[in-house]
Amino acid sequence: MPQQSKFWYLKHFNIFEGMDDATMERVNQMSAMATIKSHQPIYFPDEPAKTIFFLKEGHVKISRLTSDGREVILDVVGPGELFGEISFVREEESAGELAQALDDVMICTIKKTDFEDLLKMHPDLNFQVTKRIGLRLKKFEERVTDMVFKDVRKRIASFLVRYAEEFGKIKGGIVTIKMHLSHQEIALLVGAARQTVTTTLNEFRAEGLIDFSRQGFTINKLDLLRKLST
Amino acid sequence: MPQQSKFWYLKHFNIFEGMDDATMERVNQMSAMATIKSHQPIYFPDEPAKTIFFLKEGHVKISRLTSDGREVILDVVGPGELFGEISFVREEESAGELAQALDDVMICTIKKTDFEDLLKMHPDLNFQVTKRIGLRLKKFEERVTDMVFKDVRKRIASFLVRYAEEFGKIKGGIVTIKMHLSHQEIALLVGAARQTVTTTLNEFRAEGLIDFSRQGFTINKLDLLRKLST
DNA sequence: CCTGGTCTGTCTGCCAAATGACATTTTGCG
DNA sequence: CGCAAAATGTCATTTGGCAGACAGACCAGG
Repeated sequence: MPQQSKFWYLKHFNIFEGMDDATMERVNQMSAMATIKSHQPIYFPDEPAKTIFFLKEGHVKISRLTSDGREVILDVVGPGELFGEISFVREEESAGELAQALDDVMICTIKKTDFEDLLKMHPDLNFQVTKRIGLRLKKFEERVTDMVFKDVRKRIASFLVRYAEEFGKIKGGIVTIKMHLSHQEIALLVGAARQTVTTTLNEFRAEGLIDFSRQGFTINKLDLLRKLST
Repeated sequence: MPQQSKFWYLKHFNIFEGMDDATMERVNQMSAMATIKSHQPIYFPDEPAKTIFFLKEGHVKISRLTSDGREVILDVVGPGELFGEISFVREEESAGELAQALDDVMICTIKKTDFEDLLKMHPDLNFQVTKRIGLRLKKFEERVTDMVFKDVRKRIASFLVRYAEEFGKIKGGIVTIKMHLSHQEIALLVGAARQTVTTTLNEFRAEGLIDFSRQGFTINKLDLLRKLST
C-alpha cells in the first residue's frame, strides 16, 4: 500500500480536518495500515500497548463477552469512525472489547499512548474525540430508552430506521442497505429472541414496508416505518 | 457563602487535580455557586448560553422526556461529578436533558463557552473530561447488557449493587445507602414495572439480603446479592 | 393534627415474547 | 461439485412480568 494512499485516507477523516500538513505527516509516521477480510476478528493486542483504530473502509462490529461467554453487541461502526479504547477508561476486570469485520475492512492503527500525546498537543482534536464519544453516549441513551418503553416490534422498526439512516443509500425515496448482521445479531442489538426478529421482519415484508434478502435490505416506506417505531 | 469555601470545593474535585492556583482562581472567577432544595428542578437555561454544572453536594437525577411525555432516567450523579451538556453534542431536536435534585444540592455553574475555552487551554483537564464521558459510556454499556440478558430480578439486584458501590457507606460488612429514588424511579432505571420492583425488593428483604425503609437501604449480604445479579 | 397527595404493598388476569424443536434454505469451502 | 455448518422460517408451549385495581402507609403543608 503506497504511502500516498494512507495519507489520503487519514486526511479524509473529518476528525483530522483542519490539521496542518506537518502534523498529518507525524500522524502518518505513527500509524500503520491493515486490511481485514470479512468475518475476521480484529485483534486487540493485549497489554500494555493498547491500540486505537481508525476505520477507513467497511463495517466493524464491536462487542464484548459477558462473564458467561455470551456476546453483547455494543455498536456497529462504519467508515470514518474510530474505535478501540477511545474513552481511555482502563478495562480492569472484564474480557475487553472485541471487534469483528462485517465486510472487507481497511483500518489504520495507532498506539494508544501516541494518540494520547497527540490529543494533548491538539486541543481541537481532543475536542473532536470528546464529541465522538458523546455521540456514542447519545446512541446508548436511545437504546436504553427504547428498551424501557418499546415492545419488540417497535424496537426492530427503530433499529431498521437507525441502521438505514446511518448506513443506507437513498435512491428515489427507497433506501437500500447492505445488511451485515444476521437475525441473531439484530436480536442481540434490540434485545429480543432470534425467532422473534425473523418473524417480525417477515411481517414487515408482508406489509410492504421493507424487502430483504440475505445480502441486504430495501426500505420502501421509511416514514411509515419510522411512525411504527414510535 | 464565602469565597474560600467555593475555592475549596472546586479544588477537591479530582478533575481539577494538579492545576495551579492561578488557574484555579480563574475558574473561580468564571463560576457561580447555587444551592437547590430537595426535589427542585435544576433549570437548564435555554439557548444560547448553555451551562455546565459541577455537583458539589447532594445527588441529582438526570432524565429526559420522550416525545410522548414519559420520563427516561439517564443517570443519577453524586458529589464530584459534572453534568449538563458535557459532551458538547448539540441537542437538535429533543426536549433536552432535565435535572432534578434528589436531596439538598450544592452546585457550581459555569458557562459552556467559558468551559470550552478552559479545556482548550488545559489539555490535561480536557483529557479528564473525556475520561469522565467515557465512564458514563461504560455505565450505559452495562445497562444495555443487563437489559438484553438479565431478567428483572437480576437487573434489580444489579442496580442495588451498583448503587451501593457508588453511593453507599460500608460499616462492618454492611452497606447503608440513602435511597433517593422511589420504586417508580428504580423501575424506570432497570426497565420494569413499578409493582414488580416493589415485589422484588420485598422478596429480597424476606430473604434477608437487604433491609429498607423509605429513607434508605442496608445491604446485609452484598456478595450474595452480587451473585444473584449474575 | 387533619387531610389530600404521593408512595408502597398485594392480587388477578392476561398477553407478548421467550423457549424449544423442528424443517428448510443458503453459504462457504475442501 | 457436494457436504457440513450456519442462517432462516414456522410451529406449539410456557411464562415472566405487565396492567389494572385497590387498600393501606406515609408524608408535607395548611
